[in-house]
Amino acid sequence: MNSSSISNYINTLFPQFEPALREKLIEQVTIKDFKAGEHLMQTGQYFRSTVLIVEGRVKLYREGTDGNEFFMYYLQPGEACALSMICAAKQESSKIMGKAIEDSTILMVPITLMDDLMKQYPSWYYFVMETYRSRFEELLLVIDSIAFNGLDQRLSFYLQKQQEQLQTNELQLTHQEIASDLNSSREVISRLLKKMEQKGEIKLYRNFIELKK
Amino acid sequence: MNSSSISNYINTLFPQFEPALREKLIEQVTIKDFKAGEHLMQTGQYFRSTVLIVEGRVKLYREGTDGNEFFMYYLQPGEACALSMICAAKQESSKIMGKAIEDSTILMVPITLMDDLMKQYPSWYYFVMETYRSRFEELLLVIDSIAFNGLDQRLSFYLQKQQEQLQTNELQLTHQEIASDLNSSREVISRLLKKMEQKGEIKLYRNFIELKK
DNA sequence: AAAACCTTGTGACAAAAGTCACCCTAAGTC
DNA sequence: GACTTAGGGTGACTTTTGTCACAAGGTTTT
Repeated sequence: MNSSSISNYINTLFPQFEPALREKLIEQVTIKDFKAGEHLMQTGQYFRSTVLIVEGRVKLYREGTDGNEFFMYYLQPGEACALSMICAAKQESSKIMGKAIEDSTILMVPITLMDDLMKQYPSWYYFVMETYRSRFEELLLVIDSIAFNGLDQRLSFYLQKQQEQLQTNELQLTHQEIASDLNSSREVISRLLKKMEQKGEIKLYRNFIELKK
Repeated sequence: MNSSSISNYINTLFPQFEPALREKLIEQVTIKDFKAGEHLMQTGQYFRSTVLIVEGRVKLYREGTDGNEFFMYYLQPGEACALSMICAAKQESSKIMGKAIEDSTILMVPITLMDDLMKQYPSWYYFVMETYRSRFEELLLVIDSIAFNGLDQRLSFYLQKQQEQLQTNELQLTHQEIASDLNSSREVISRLLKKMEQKGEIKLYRNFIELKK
């Protein structure tokens, strides 16, 4: 499966990269599979590679000191983990946790390659910059939602993000999962969801939630 | 004052830049002064330059939809505004607000220069990467503090940050200022400060707070 | 000195969120 | 069919945070 699937992934997911860059990556990256539910990166772990997602879907969490997990955003095929770039560049340890929610595949670009790629390939440089930019903005949105909004609005925002990401109106989520993603408790989420149902915004079922509109 | 003070700032605050880069910057940057209290950047404004702080101190806020301001972090001489780099690179608008809390001076590096600088000067490239990295980490700490902690711990964290930044144990802050930085209300902050005083962690005076330890 | 204003303190109350206890029901297992 | 488990509903209560009203000292203005 190896080199042929690697070139397949790179050519289809990163068409904006110039051919020479794609060839270089195909030579140098390693590929790794994760089963749904597995952790890709642990808080405190050191990166030796920059991570590109090519298959599946990964949830990124910030971990609190007491074991809490706070959901920040999704990574999907064609995207890179911004922190793995930053940390890899500086050999620092990761402060976040990534979990595969589907069977997922990543490509790992050795950090030793980063400086060269940045200098030689404008399309890589732009890709990296765009990754930083979009993740930075994403973090700012996360800050907005917890700094300015109550739990009810955060819940709406959360459901909306799920909908956009998973491209479906029927979210397969338990109240417990939502609660821990938002660092709240199940009862509170259940009550807020009930309110949203009464307003006609959603419809609740066992194990899934249907979003109206 | 112009070109001589510019070269002065660049040579003293950015000694890690190679000489050729310093010369190039000295030729190309423009300098701008702000009085204490003035706004450097407004939410929604477009950047045409990357901003380097060379004098004074700037507070960066995230702005909420209803006019709230949420304090994120400080910028001080020798540091760059990460968002101005990102937005300048992509010609996007700023979503944050910067306020000078002392009389401040900034250098503005035209965005048209950015790509060249990144390619030609490794020290610039590392400076930019380090700026992204440190601001990213800063944002993650901000998220930690609001996602996992109560207002009491956020207040402690806030006072500690002020102490580190301003290098003093006597913080000249009113309860009202703290409250709006933390997006809370004055009475609540007053009460929490009283509790901290009773625990002996701080001592309260009119218009300033003394930190013990 | 009087007036106006700013900073802080405080009690009473309201709203939001977290916790505890317990229930019911659907789905799966033996 | 009996049993177990996971998901969800609900009421009562507590804690945290926000809001309102008002008082008491300072400081500045006039």
